[in-house]
Amino acid sequence: MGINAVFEALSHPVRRRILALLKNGPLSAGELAGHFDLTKPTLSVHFNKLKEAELVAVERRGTSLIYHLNTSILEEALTGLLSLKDQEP
Amino acid sequence: MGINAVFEALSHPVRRRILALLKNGPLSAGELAGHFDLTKPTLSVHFNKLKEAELVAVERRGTSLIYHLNTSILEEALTGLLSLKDQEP
DNA sequence: CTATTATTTAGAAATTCTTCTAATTAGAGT
DNA sequence: ACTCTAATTAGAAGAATTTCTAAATAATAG
Repeated sequence: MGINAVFEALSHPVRRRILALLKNGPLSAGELAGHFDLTKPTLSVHFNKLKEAELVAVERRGTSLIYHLNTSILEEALTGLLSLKDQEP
Repeated sequence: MGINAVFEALSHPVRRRILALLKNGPLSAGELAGHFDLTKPTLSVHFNKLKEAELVAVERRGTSLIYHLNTSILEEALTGLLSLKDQEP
């Protein structure tokens, strides 16, 4: 958990693209999968890493699972990056 | 190369710590290695990933190799992260 | 309760990552 | 040229990642 999981989750282009898609609003697992040339199980693994990092949250609606972006954790990553650049001890 | 290598490089805690150490000024490979419980060859591999991502630059001084932080690439990563959060297409 | 739809979990193969020890390269000084 | 110091490259072992197919779970509809 923690900032480690966040940066690890951000390290894969597919996962960054998932976050970019969710930026415009929540999407179901199937809708997200439709944007990639990968199988649903593969996407499911990526969803799990984003969930572990708490970069996304899930909500069930009927038979669908809806993924939401968690912007507060993204901001944590931003803060972490800024701290590598700024003049703070 | 590119943003992909940058996020991949940022995904390991040792490499983020190296960047944090370089934030306060350039350091030699040996000085950097002194901050970790890892062998010098292991650190050398981490240096290489940071170099591939262009997050650091190297300069030789005598027998030492001096590593510098490249803040402009860090800013590229920041921009990339911001784009996942902001309302830009 | 069975069938359907949406998605996940399980298991396996290929690849990449992290780390080590041993050997090599590069520069400086004697 | 030889030696010392600084750091890297090479090779290998173990762990983790990415991806797939096949099977399982969960909720809804008839």
